[in-house]
Amino acid sequence: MQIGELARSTGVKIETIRYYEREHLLPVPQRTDGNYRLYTPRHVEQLRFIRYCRSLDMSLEEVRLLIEARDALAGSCRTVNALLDEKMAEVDARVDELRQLQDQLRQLRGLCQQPDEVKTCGILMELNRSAGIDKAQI
Amino acid sequence: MQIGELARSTGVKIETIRYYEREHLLPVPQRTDGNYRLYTPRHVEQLRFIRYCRSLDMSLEEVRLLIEARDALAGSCRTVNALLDEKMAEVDARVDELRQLQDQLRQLRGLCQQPDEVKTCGILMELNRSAGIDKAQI
DNA sequence: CTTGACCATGAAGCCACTTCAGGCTGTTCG
DNA sequence: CGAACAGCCTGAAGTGGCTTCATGGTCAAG
Ligand SMILES: [Zn+2]
Ligand SMILES: [Zn+2]
Ligand SMILES: [Zn+2]
Ligand SMILES: [Zn+2]
Repeated sequence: MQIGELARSTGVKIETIRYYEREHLLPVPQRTDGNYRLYTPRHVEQLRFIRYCRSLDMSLEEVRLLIEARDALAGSCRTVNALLDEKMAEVDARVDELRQLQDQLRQLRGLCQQPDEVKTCGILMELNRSAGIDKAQI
Repeated sequence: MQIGELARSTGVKIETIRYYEREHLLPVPQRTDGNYRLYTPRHVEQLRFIRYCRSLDMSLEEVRLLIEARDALAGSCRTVNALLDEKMAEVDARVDELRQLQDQLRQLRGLCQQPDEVKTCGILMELNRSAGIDKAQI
């Protein structure tokens, strides 16, 4: 199968596929006489694996580690567990951050109920205040 | 005050300050005879404003809009409200995404309680399964 | 034999910075 | 006066994970 079909059957853009190849995440495919890339079902699987890991917010570097672990013939999966634990901690932390952000944004938004003049807008006044700007001194 | 002191008093890296200048977010400062940048309290305020907006997850483009609105002598603050509403929607959506991610990660992590051999690791098996790879066919 | 779909490459763009290389400025100490 | 050292300057390139662009080759249908 050539690159267009691989792209269609996985929902991954052609350019992204070529990018993964450059990054050594996808095995180098064979070529036709006309220099077209030729993919096998193995490539489809590998590409799906990558995208599933990406959907779990793994970086490409982490995907590389997971592929390595997956293809290892022996050894412990401790690194895989550690990777997931770290990722979970990261996500938890990010959720906390975003929830604080939600509060801040809601509060700020509440300072201007209906669109008014910029000079008296509670939002802009608060933005300036939070930045430590006293209107009088400008 | 020169750039090092501005950096110290705002907690913003020197390179970032120069970057903001290149991006027209900070007014061009005067220079000494030795070509050193010379900042005023006005710059401190503007920089703090930018960083506060950034802490609210605004993009630099959005910060530019907010600065423009703030410095406008007249006009309605409707664009400011719209900007905040959009940002809140974005954050809400992202939180939902991350919560689903948390569930997925927790579930995946549960498949391997203690570090074992990679060949029998529930996590790696599930990663392959989710990517549609049947071990038998490899 | 031309049209049009498909594919190729390398370079550049995106965001918000950070890092690096190589060189000037300005103060202080001997 | 000279050397050491902190501080500043510029322009270019790197980061991640792609996307977009410019330009040109390949191949089947009509
Ligand atoms: Zn390599
Ligand atoms: Zn308002
Ligand atoms: Zn400009
Ligand atoms: Zn395991």
